Amino acid sequence: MHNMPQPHDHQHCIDDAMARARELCLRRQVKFTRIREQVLACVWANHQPVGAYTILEEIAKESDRRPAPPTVYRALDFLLDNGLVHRIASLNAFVGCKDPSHHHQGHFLICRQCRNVIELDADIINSAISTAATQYGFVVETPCVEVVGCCAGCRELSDNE
Amino acid sequence: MHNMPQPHDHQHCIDDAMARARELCLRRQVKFTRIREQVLACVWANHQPVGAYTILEEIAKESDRRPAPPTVYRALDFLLDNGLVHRIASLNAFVGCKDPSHHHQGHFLICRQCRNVIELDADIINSAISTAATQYGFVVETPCVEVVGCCAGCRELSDNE
DNA sequence: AATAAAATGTTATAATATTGCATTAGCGTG
DNA sequence: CACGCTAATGCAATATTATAACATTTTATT
Repeated sequence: MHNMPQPHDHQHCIDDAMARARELCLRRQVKFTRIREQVLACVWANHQPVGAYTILEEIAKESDRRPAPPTVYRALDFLLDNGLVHRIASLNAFVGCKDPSHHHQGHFLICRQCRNVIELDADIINSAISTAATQYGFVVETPCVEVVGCCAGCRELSDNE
Repeated sequence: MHNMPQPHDHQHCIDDAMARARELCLRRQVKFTRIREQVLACVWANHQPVGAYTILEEIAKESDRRPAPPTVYRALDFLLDNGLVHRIASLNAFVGCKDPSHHHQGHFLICRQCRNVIELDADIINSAISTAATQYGFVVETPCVEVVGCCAGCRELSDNE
């Protein structure tokens, strides 16, 4: 279980993520209901952030029942609360969390080109932020780091042009 | 000219910001029109991020003419392009830029309590991000760092409770 | 004054998100 | 099992943020 992008067996990502979610909900005694499962599956369909209304459409396609926006948002809220997905503020979109077992905000590398997101949780970034913040007497609670750039795969591709 | 919050003469901030803007637009040969000036003044009214529609309302109050949303957004786009304001993605809101003379994305410390924003541009953060990103072959273009926490002033206040 | 470019006005609408209330499902207790 | 409680979902309406498309006005320049 890692941060992916770079060619990989994505079905494995999905299966893993769903299994982890099921297990985690069991352990926490919270309910992994159908809609929550559908939404999570949708988020994990790939490593690109997906918007709430896209999720809604996807579910409408699959299940010939169209959930209303609040239904999707509530499922997303549940998943966010349980650390199963992250929200990318700069994109108004959601990605699966690579490690829901411990709460963390995570840092996100967003490829401008393929739009894939790599999730990190780099101590070096957190401490840099804390250090800088401390100089202003500011105590960090939740850092939000969303970095747009170009991933290895895409640079390789454009190099070969 | 610095990052403020902590009690300070805010009129000075405003005057400075407006003067810098005027001068910078002159130098760049771009127009600092009335609506742009109004929007910038609104953003600088305090150190809290302000939403586009709030700006719209403020201007409606002052000038008994209500600009339409695109008018405000276009002014904001101009100000963003010229580095005179920053957009805080996680809040869908805008703050004045402390140093419009050179382009930079900036890092933001957002106080959960008073909602004031301190703008930094800390090399230590940028290099931490680059270092972490490089490990995944990711090349950073525009880092976006928005940190929620508690500022010095607010901690002092709550300590005295 | 004529013209072109830039800026603004105007209307409509898209995209994202939430509120409030009705209904249903799941679960524990008597 | 029936009851009642709580959590979850359904549903309608609406709030909030943002943009598209096109008309008009302003400005700078000739």
